Amino acid sequence: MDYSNWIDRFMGLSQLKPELREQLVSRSKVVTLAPDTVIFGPDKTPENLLLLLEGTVRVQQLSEGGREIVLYRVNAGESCVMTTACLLAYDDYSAEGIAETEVTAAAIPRTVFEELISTSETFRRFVFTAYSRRITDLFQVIEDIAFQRMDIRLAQRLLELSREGDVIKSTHQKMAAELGTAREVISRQLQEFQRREWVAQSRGTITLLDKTALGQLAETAA
Amino acid sequence: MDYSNWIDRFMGLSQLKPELREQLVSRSKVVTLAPDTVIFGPDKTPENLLLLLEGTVRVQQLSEGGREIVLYRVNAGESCVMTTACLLAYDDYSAEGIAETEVTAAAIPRTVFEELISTSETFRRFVFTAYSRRITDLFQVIEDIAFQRMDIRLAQRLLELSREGDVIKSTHQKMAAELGTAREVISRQLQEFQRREWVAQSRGTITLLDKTALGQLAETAA
DNA sequence: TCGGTTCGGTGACATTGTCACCAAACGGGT
DNA sequence: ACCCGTTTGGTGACAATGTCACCGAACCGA
Repeated sequence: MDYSNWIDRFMGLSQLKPELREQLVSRSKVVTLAPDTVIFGPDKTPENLLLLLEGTVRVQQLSEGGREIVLYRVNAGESCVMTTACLLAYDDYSAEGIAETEVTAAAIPRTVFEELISTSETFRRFVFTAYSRRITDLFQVIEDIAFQRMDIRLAQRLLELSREGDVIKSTHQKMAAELGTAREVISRQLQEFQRREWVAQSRGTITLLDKTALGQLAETAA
Repeated sequence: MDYSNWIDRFMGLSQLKPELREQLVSRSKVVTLAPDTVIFGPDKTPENLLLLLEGTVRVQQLSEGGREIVLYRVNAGESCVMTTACLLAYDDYSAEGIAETEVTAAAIPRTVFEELISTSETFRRFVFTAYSRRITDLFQVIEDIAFQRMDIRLAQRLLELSREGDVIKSTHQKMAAELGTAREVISRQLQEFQRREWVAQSRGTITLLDKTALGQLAETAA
C-alpha cells in the first residue's frame, strides 16, 4: 500500500498549502502497530500525534474496581486527540488507547505538530475540530449511559460492531465493557434477543440474524 | 472591582509576553452577564471566547425526553472551552451553557483568539490544556455515572455545592438534573440522609448538618 | 487425557428508574 | 384574608439494572 499521499485521506487537511503538505509528509513517518498495542495510557505517554490511516483505536476508561467502559473509537481518517492532549498537557489519565486492529498511522512528532499549529490556520482548524467533535461525542455517551435503556444501547452497539459482516467476535464480558455494565446483564439481554431470533450465539461469537429488527429497536432511541 | 489586570487571574497566561498581554487586554472587553443568561446552546452560538473572572457557568446536556444532566461547571479563572469549540467548529450541540450566578468574564473576539493562537506558544498551551482538562473531566463523569452508587454521588455533589456555607438552595428536581437521575431517587436518598441527621430539608433548601459523615460516604468512592 | 482457565447461565437479592398518584407549601390576584 | 393554580416533595407498586455466589460446559495447553 502506498501511503505517500496520506494527507488526502484527511478532509480537513486537503486545503493545506503545498509547502506545508510536503513538510508534514517528510517530517512525519508512517508507522504500523500490532493489534492490542497500548498507544497511550496511565503509564504511557505517546511521543507522536497519530493520524489514523487504517484500523481503529479503542479508547476506554479503567475504573478502580477493575471495571471498564469504552469511551469511543478512532477510525481511519481521524486523529487521535488524546495523543494531542498527552503531548501538550502533562496530566495523567485513567483512560487508555489500544489498537483494536492492526493500525497504520502517520506519526507526527511534537515539534512538527507545534510548528504547524502556529503556522497553519488549516491545520489548527483540523485539530480543534477533532477536539470539539470528541467532546460532543462524549456528551452523547453521557446521555446514553444516563438515560438510555440497556436493550437499546446493546442493539445499537451490536449494529455498530458488525459494520462488515454479521458476525461479531466478542465475549459477553467484552460487550459488558463496551457499555459499562455487568456481564450478567449482557447475557440476559442477548438471551432475550436470541429468543426473538434476532441473534445467534456461540462461545465467543454473536451472529446477527435480523438486523432490521435490531435496527428498529435501536431507533426507539428517538 | 478593577479588572484591568485580569490576565493575572489565569495561571497559564502569566507567562504571556508583555506586548501580547497588552494586545489581549486592549482588544477584549470585560462583560457582565446576569444569572441564567444562556451563553451557548442548541440555538445560540457565542461570538466570543469567554475567560471567567467571577461567577460560574453550568454546562448541561438536554435529552429528548426533557431530562437533563449537569456535565461540568466552569469556575472563575477558567476558560469555557465550549465557546472555543463553537467559534472554531460549526457543529450543533445538544449541550448548553448557562450563567449560574452573575458572571464577569473577559470576552475575546474570534479574530484576536485566532491571532493569539498562531502567535503565542503560551496562549496555545493555555487553550489546549483547558481542552484536555475538560475531556478528562468528562471521562470522570462517565465513570461516575456508569459505576458509582447514587448515595455516594449525591453526597459528593452536596459537598461540592456547599463550598460557601452549609445551605444549598435547590429543589429535588434540580439535584436530580445534577446527577442525571429521577427526582424520586433524590427524594429517597435525601430522606435517608435526613434520617441519619446528616442533612435537614425544607422546601427548596437542603442544609448540611454533618459534612464529616457525608465526606466519609463520599470517600467510599476510592 | 488431565487439569486449569475462560466463558456463559442462573437464582436471589439490592439498587435504581418509572409511573401514577397525592398532599402540603407557595405565590399571585382579588 | 381567601381562592386557586403551580411547584415541591412524598409514596407505593412495579420494572429494569446491578451485584453476588455459584455452577457447568467449552476450551486449551501440557
